[in-house]
Amino acid sequence: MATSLTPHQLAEIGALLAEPARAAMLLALIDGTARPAGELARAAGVGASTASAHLKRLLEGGLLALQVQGRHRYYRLAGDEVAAWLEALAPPRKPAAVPPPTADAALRRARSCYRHLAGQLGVALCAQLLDRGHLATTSDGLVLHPAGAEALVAAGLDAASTARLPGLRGRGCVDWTERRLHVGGPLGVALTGAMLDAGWLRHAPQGRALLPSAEGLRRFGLLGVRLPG
Amino acid sequence: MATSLTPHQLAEIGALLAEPARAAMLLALIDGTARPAGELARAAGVGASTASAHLKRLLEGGLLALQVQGRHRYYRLAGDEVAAWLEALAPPRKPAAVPPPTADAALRRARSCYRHLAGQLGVALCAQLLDRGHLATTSDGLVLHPAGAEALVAAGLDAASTARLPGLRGRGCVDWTERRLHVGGPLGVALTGAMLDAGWLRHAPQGRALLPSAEGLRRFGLLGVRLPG
DNA sequence: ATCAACCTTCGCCGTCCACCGAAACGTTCC
DNA sequence: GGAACGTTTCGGTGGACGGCGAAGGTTGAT
Repeated sequence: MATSLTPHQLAEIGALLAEPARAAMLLALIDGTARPAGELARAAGVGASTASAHLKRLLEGGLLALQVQGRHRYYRLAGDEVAAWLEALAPPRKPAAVPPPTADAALRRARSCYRHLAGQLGVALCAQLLDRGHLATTSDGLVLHPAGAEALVAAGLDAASTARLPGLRGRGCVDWTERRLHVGGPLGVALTGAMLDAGWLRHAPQGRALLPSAEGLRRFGLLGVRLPG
Repeated sequence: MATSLTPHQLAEIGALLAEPARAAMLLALIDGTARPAGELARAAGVGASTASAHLKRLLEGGLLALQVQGRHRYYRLAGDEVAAWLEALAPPRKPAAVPPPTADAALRRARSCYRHLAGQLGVALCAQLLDRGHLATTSDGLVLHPAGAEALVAAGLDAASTARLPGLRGRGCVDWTERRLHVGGPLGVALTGAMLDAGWLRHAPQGRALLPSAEGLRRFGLLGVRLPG
């Protein structure tokens, strides 16, 4: 596959790591989070303009991936390969000590975001679906495999509405509090709707929080989805 | 143990990799060989003075180790950790395509070097003893464990003379043809002497070649030592 | 003792690049 | 529509460093 690395290619990777500011940014992202440019600038201890230049280089070097969302630009490691490199060089790593946005606990746990599920629950669901191969990232966005739909039905979602999910397009959406991906787009909206219909979740009387029912939490557990803590 | 790597430390490693000339040198050493400065300069495509400066930086950065031998200065990777880093970044690597010194086949296979065994056989023996934990590298040089002496006796060496080996100091000696370590110093001399006495090896009528007997090759095989090819 | 081989140190030049502040651009909120 | 915010682009300055050739030191050969 990848032919033996040339000295030039190895040097290019080295050069990207060679600046403390860039190294700090990469280490801040090693836990798989996606973070906006300003936050990475603070983590690296440099000005915004300097950070922007570094991020551009890391992006063009293929070490980072960019996701534009409103006026934020979220950066994350480009792939598992990159994460593996960094972990080989910097093995022991405590999970990110920074949950910067202060928010209501219920809101952090689960909320709606453009009518789809976000927060810890949404992030955990997305990660679990990806992990089991039920969800795939294509050039066209996120796609749910039929096997994934079957698993959802087995966990208790309505069969008829769930059957339509594999035809819908999902959009990876960076979570405001968790800095990780969850499922948005038409797929995310429909999936969340099915969960509301099944009574796994209900809207809080006011605000954007979504309240999982005890039964809902059990159903999520069947899918391997657990809330932290 | 090693506390989580700081951005500065990661950047330092990156900076050492960041120059194509240094990267080429490291890649040339990834197979575990030790090579003189001039050869590395040619491999990197730079002048001798430039190469010297690069090697100095790699040495001070802890990525390389130096072994002075006569008018040659042999550089090799500082440890398994460094090799692991490089392999993580540059996975597929063909074994070094360069056996530069042209020499008689018998001489390459086994010869005496300051009265100890060198050549492919000496290198293979040293590697095997290290691999099995029979030989240890201490700050004082190479030391044979009693268990190693027992293994040698089991393979057929004289018990009385072998028993004295763990008290002798060995010196790592870079092989002229193989560019790898073999056992020199008093330990190497005594070990080779025991093998000559046991008839595993005999001196060629002229020249420095050592000729292993058929029985000797079988005995080496008992120790896990095989010749390539 | 002299010479050649190997390697390092020194001095010089040119290039690359990290950093910041100011300004421009795009998005969101009021 | 305008203000506030997040981010990138531009311009300028200073330091770090890679490259080479020449000189110097050490080792081994004649």
